[in-house]
Amino acid sequence: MTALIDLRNIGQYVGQTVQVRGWVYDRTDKGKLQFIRLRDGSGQVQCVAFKKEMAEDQFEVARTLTQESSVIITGSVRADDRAPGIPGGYEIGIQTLHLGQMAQDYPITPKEHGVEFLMDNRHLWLRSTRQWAILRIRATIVKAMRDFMDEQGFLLVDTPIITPAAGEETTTLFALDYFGEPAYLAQTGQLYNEANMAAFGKVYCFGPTFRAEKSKTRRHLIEFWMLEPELAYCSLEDLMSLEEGLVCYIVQQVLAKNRPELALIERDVSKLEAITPGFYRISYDEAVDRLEQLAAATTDPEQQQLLKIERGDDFGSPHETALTEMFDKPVFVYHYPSRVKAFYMQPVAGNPERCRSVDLLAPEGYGEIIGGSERIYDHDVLVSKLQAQHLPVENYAWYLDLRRYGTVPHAGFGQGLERTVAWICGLPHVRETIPYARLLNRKYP
RNA sequence: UCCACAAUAGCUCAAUGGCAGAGCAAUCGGCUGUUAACCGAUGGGUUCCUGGUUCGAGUCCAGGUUGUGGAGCCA
Repeated sequence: MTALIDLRNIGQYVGQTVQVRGWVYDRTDKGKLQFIRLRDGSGQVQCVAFKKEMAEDQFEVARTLTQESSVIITGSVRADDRAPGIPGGYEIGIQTLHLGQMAQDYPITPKEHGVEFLMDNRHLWLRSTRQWAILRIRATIVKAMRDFMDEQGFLLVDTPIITPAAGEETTTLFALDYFGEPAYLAQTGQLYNEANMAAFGKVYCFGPTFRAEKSKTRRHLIEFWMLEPELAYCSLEDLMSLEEGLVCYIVQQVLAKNRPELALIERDVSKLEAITPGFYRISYDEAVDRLEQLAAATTDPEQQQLLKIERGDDFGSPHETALTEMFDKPVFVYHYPSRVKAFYMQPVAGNPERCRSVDLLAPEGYGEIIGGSERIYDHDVLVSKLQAQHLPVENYAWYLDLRRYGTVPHAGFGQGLERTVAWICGLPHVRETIPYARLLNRKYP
């Protein structure tokens, strides 16, 4: 009886005859001996075709197989340290080989390619080992996020993608024609989360969000996925503890499940193993102090210019990078200036210039992966904030209702999935963290 | 939107203002242990577009297009 196997489990079948169905990743031609690197989506294995051991017509197929041709192979599994693969160390001695299709002119070769070419061929690039590994880690991270929230007693409550009004700023919204009425793609589920929080206590939403920002950087996507929890009776300090637990859990899960993938992408796992509880916590004003000290200690005038910051302004990318490089673990920066943050953030008692917000900056220069805050729960304070930002109060009638019927102190945050994946995988750009990146200049394929 | 850089074979890149080139991929041949194999052969070009300077432009100039890196904004 021939077992149909997933290549990731090949170690269980040494000495047995198995069938694998997949695609040719690469082939090395040695004449009467052919090494066929086969992938099946779960792993890769070296299949060896000897002319003498096969039907002549089937060996001829093996001898001429092209990259990404589809094949079904049966053969015997043996352990061999020389054999590459995922996992490595096993190979299949081919007995029969059936061709599905002989692929012609597959564009992605085993050599180097440029970014634009690879992104144009993203639908095929996904088959490459490195991309395969990254997206498997992404899946682990998504599951870890959801498992952690579920285990902490949060309920998944979905928020709408089509919305009637802005969550934050109208300039970054994608507008739709909703049967003749304007509508927008959601930039955040947060306002709905607050309604759901009052119904279920602890909730989260997880889904795609859309921002029409003209941002062209290594950390921005037009369409990105966000985990957004919202908790009743929650302080900023409670929120930081939750975020710390979540991030540690995510990293632990990736380390537990994706060691082979981390090795394939050559991630320094010691940096991930250092992600344990005890994240640093500094206020915005302390962060500004540190940046000023760093700038003063720098002799490079260009670096000094980059690190220059006016107290009360938001951090730029160089500031975040510099801050994260001061710490070997993620760092919380709390109490940002109110004027650089969203209208719904609770002012600090006795210091309305600062708000009860907190960003979590990932180490190694990655910067913000989570942003959160206590929300304003007083009806009149919220109305005055809306008016101060010239937002149409009438659009927020239902949101203001939440402050009229049993309002409570509450808090929540949003964690960017792709930035988290980029950090954990050690990637220089978020475009490889999502199967089909939507960027300022790209919506194909 | 701003700043910098780039665009040459399917891909990655060379080419002092003077014959358009290499490696890989493809095709054909050789090889029983390859790890991005190796060896031999073959085919492959609107040098991003428009205009200009010049005896002569892939190369210099002007404008445009596209891309990459960075800034701003944010998760």
